[in-house]
Amino acid sequence: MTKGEDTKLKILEIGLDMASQVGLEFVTIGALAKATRMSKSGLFAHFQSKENLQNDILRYAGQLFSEGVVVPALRTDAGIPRIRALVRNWVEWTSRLSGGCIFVQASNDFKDRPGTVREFLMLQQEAWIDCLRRIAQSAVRAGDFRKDIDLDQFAFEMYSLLLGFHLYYTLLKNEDIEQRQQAALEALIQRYQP
Amino acid sequence: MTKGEDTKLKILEIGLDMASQVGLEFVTIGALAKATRMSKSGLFAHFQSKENLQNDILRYAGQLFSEGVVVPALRTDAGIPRIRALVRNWVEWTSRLSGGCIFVQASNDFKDRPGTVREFLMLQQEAWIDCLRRIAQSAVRAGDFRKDIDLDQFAFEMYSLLLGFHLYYTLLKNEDIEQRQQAALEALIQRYQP
DNA sequence: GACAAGAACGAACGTTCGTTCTATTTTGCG
DNA sequence: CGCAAAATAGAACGAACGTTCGTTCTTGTC
Repeated sequence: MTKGEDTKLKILEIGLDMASQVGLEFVTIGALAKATRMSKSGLFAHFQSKENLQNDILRYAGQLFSEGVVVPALRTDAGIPRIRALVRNWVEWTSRLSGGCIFVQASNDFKDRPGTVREFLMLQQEAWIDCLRRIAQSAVRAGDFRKDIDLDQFAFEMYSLLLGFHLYYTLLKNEDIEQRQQAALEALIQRYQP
Repeated sequence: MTKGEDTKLKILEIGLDMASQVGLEFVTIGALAKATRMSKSGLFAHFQSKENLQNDILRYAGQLFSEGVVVPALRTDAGIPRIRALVRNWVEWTSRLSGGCIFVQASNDFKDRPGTVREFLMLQQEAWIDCLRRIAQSAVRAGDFRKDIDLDQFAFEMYSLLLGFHLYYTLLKNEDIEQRQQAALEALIQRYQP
C-alpha cells in the first residue's frame, strides 16, 4: 500500500462518516480537508472532482457493506437463521456510522439529482433488494418458507422494516426500536412459514 | 388577504415542491427567487433568515398534511376503513409533491443538524406516529382490532410500510409498489384483527 | 546520495451562498 | 387624488463553494 492509497483510505473513512450524518452533498472539500487536517488542494488531488469523491465514498461504503453485512450472513445456515443474521448485521452496520446507513441517507438526497451518483445508488439499492430476495429464496429451498410466496413482496416488507428502524433510530433516537423491529421481523417470518 | 401574504404563499408553495426534491437545505434564496421570478432581496424580506424560510415551508407543509391526510381520514368510519383511508391519503400526499413526502426528506436531511428545524421535524414525526397510534386505538374501540394489541408496535410497522413505499417510489420509480404496499397493509391489518 | 515521481501545499480563480443596505415601485386607505 | 406603509428591487458584503495553478516537500529507486 503506497502512501497515496493510504491517505486516500483515511479520507474516505472520515468522509463516509461525515456523509452518513449530513449527506454526501455537504461533505465539502473544505470541511473534509479540515477534518483530515489536509489542505483543500492536497485532498482534491486524490479525486479530481467532487463527483468522483462522492462516488469513491459510496464505493468504499459498498465494500464495507458487502464485507460486514452480506458476506457474513451468507456464511450462516440458509433459511430463517440467515435472515436473522442479515438483519442483525444491517442494524450493526447502521449503528457503526454516526449518521446511520449511508445508502439510506444518499438515496434520499439523490433521488432527484441525475448523475453518476444516483445511478450508482439505484444499482446498489436494486442489488440490496435482490439480496433480500435471494435470501428468501434460499429459505424456501431450506424448507423454512412456503414455496408459493412472493419473493419481491417479502423483500419489500423486510426492507421497509429496516427503513422504519432507521428513521426511529436516527431522527427520534428511539431506544426501544430495535426490539420493535425484531418483533416485527418475527411476525413477518411467521407469515411466510409453511 | 394582503398582497404580501399572497406572494408569501406562492413562495412557500414553490419552495415546498423544490424542498421535496432536493431537500430544504438546497432551497437556496437565489434558486427560489429565480423560480418565483423575484429578486433575492425581495423574497428574503418575507422571511428575514433562511432558517425562518425552512420553518415556514415545513409549517405550510404541516398544514397541507393535516388538511389533506389526517382530517379527511378522521371523517371516515373508525376502524379498518379509517386506516385504509389514512394510507390512501398519505400515498396521494406523497405523489402530489414531485419529490415525495417533504417530512421524510427533511427528516433524513436534518437528523444530525441541531436547530429549530430539526426540533420541529421531531415534533411533527412524533405527532404523526401518535396519529397512527390513535387510529389503531379507535380500531380497537370499533372492534376491528383485538384489545391486547401493542399500539406502538402497530404504528411502527405501519409507518415502516409507508417508508418502504417512499423509497421504492422516489428513488427506484417502481411502478408496482403501491400494490405491494397495499398487500402488506392488508396482511398487517389481518394480524391485528380479532 | 542523486533524482524522477508522487504527494501535499498556498494562493487565487469565478461563482454562489445568506444577508444587509438603500432606493424605488406598488398597494390600500382617508 | 394624496400619501404613508408595504412590497420589491438593485447593489454590495464577506464567506465558502469547487477547481486550477505553480511550487515545495516527501517518497522510493538506482
